[in-house]
Amino acid sequence: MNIDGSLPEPWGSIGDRLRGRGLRWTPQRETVIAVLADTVPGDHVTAAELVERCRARDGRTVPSTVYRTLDVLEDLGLVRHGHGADGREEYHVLPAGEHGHLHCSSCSATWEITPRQAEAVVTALKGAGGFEIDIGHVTLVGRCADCARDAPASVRR
Amino acid sequence: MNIDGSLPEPWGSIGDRLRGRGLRWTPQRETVIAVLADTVPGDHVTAAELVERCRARDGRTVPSTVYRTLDVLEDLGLVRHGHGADGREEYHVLPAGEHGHLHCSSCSATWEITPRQAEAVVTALKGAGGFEIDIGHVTLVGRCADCARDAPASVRR
DNA sequence: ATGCCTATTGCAACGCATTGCAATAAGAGG
DNA sequence: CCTCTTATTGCAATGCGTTGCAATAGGCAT
Repeated sequence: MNIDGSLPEPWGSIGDRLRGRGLRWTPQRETVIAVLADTVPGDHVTAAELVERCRARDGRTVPSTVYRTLDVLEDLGLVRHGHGADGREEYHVLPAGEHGHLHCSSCSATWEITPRQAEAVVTALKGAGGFEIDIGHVTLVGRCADCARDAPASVRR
Repeated sequence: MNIDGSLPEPWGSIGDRLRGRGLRWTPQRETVIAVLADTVPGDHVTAAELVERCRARDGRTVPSTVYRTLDVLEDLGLVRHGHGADGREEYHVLPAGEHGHLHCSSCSATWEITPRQAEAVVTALKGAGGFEIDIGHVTLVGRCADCARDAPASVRR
């Protein structure tokens, strides 16, 4: 937050953007925005984690309000939700560019997808039927190069 | 099921396979197997749907037992679980080959991934870092060729 | 400052999925 | 057929996420 107590953009102007759409600026939404403004841009957090952080700022925070606020912010393009390897929700704050994840079901590690990998996958699907994948929406599961080398043919989940 | 009341393979021999591993053949598992044997091989069903079908056969069926049985069957390779576009669990019965799904967030349709698309994605990731994707584990979300043509640049979720 | 319209909230209930634990029952061995 | 080991079950509780509804409260217009 800035020295005068205001939030850095784009968070500071959200009140106006909401009102401009006939929506409202409420204390509950202010709490969610404050939490989001505290996260590293491009970072990702689970929905449950965001609820928890809101409760830390305001003990009266109720989950459904947070989830609904996140929906609204998603419409404004300020966050994007996706699903982790286990299907749970996670939010990308201020998403920029192709941002996604790979999860190795063998060693349980998760990585960011590199621009090169994203490009490769997007192009592959685009070329084979024209599907435009939103690579950030789901975590791609499989085995990393290391694990694949160690146990080439075993069955996994 | 066969005319003598037995189940077609591989379902009929599951009791033996379980016992061979030191596991047990129980009435509850029999119910789950009967339900699975009734589904089209290669088909996919949500976990909740399977629980429901089990309840139809045996009203005393309890969810946790079904989920645990599915875990065991997954170890045997008879089913594979994945996550739909909304993150919910879905099971592929008797999975064969690369089997996955694409979901269009614009028109909400879902398709099977074609062998050609699967091949393209697998190869793309393999080539860009060596990651071996399990393409059946998650439903890939994005926009189908038709929707992409209609609204090329809009923001979606 | 007041009133009105309706977006938003809080609550309660529901659905899906998982987990710990004590009681039950497979099934192998004698 | 009986015993013993322990895999499995059922239950209850927990966590995540969504939804319907009545009450509340933004905020625009007067």
